[in-house]
Amino acid sequence: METTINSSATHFIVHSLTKAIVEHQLEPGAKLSEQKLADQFGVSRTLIRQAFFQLSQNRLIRMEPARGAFVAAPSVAEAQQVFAVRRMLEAEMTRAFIKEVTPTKIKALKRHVAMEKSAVAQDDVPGRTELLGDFHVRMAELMGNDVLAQMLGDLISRCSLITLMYQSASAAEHSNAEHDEIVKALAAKDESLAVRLMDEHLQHVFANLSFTR
Amino acid sequence: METTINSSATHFIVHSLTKAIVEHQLEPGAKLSEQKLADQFGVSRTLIRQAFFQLSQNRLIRMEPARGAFVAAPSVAEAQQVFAVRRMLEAEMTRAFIKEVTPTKIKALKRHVAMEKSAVAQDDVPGRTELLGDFHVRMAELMGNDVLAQMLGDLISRCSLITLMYQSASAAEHSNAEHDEIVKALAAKDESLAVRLMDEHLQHVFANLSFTR
DNA sequence: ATTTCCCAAAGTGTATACACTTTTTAAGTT
DNA sequence: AACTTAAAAAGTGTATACACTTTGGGAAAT
Repeated sequence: METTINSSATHFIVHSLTKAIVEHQLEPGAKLSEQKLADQFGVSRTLIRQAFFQLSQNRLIRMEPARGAFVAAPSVAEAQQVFAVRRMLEAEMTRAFIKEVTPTKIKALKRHVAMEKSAVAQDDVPGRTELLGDFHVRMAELMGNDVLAQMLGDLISRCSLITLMYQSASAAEHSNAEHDEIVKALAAKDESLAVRLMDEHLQHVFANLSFTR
Repeated sequence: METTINSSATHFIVHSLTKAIVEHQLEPGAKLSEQKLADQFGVSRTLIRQAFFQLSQNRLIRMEPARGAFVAAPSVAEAQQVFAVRRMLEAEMTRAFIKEVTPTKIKALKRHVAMEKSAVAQDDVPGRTELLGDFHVRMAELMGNDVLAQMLGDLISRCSLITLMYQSASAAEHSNAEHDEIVKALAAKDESLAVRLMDEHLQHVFANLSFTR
């Protein structure tokens, strides 16, 4: 999911913290102490700070001057905006995908949907969330547009916190089923159907998040 | 254009370097020495490195492990991908904009186009490039979708290097005229026209970049 | 008991120091 | 002259040190 390779030590820390945040081992709003994490990872504050800067650009943490870093707690409004952008982007992506669809690409997507299904069946919460998000990135990758893939990846990671926190098991199952239908529409080259399904899918995902806390 | 506020010292450095890169005072591919820049800005390498990390995430520079930072030299293929994504995103953005257009928003866009015109007339190359890009960001902002605005800002800054390097004065003038037409279509709430104009506009911008060197 | 003020503890922001890698230079060999 | 090789110079990667800011707690005043 990451694109820029710094030293792999920093990368490892970013990855670990991302996992911890996204798996909800660190609560939204929680303060992240530089020294504590430095000790925990066995490195100096320098590397922790580098990781913080990256995470803050991914919107997974928020940095306040002279006060420190806090796990992000994305607002409902922000989630709404992210999904609005995704709907815009992915409607057009679906159209473009159909224009250059091949059996190989359909197969790849089907394999992916199968993996999702097994993760959902096993109730593997972080796994299923990642796979359900990656479906959309995979589409972009299959189109050969790395910029698009990265952009979608950013958007998805940006709201993954929300998705993970607020998505129920049944909603995950529903998502998986919808992916399946989308792939079928893509295979049939039915543009208007595929676009409609994708748009409805994204609306469903957002609608099924339960923001009550 | 930036979103995350670190210490303002770092922010200042990021801004200065961005300007220098985008204004072509630093050639694509040029090596950026940490110590030299540190001396130049009167700070330690620490802050320069922080700025580098941010710039590398914006794709304005490229960092190679143990070798240093280099001004990015985006390929034609990358430019193509960036513009493909922009066409997807902005087609839908235009549709959404029309659905909630108001006289106030039209006025704001008209003012912006007027500013572009004066920058183009004065042959202010960096100024005109910034304003021509910002037109699209302004649309997103007027829709009240910060996420969209930021995303577009990223995309535009990502290819601003290219735009600046390869855009001729006549192309800039052309862009400005197209913005004017787009605003008129928006004011008339003519969705299909506005969308078509926007799409053609982006195609023109890309087509008019001269990649011959 | 509540508020205000001040000081100590903790924590962030930046600079510096040191280790290790890459690049350059120059001498030595063929 | 061209090619190796070695050592020094330059540069990056990480840790540590120090300055400054925020935070928390307790004493003094009301």
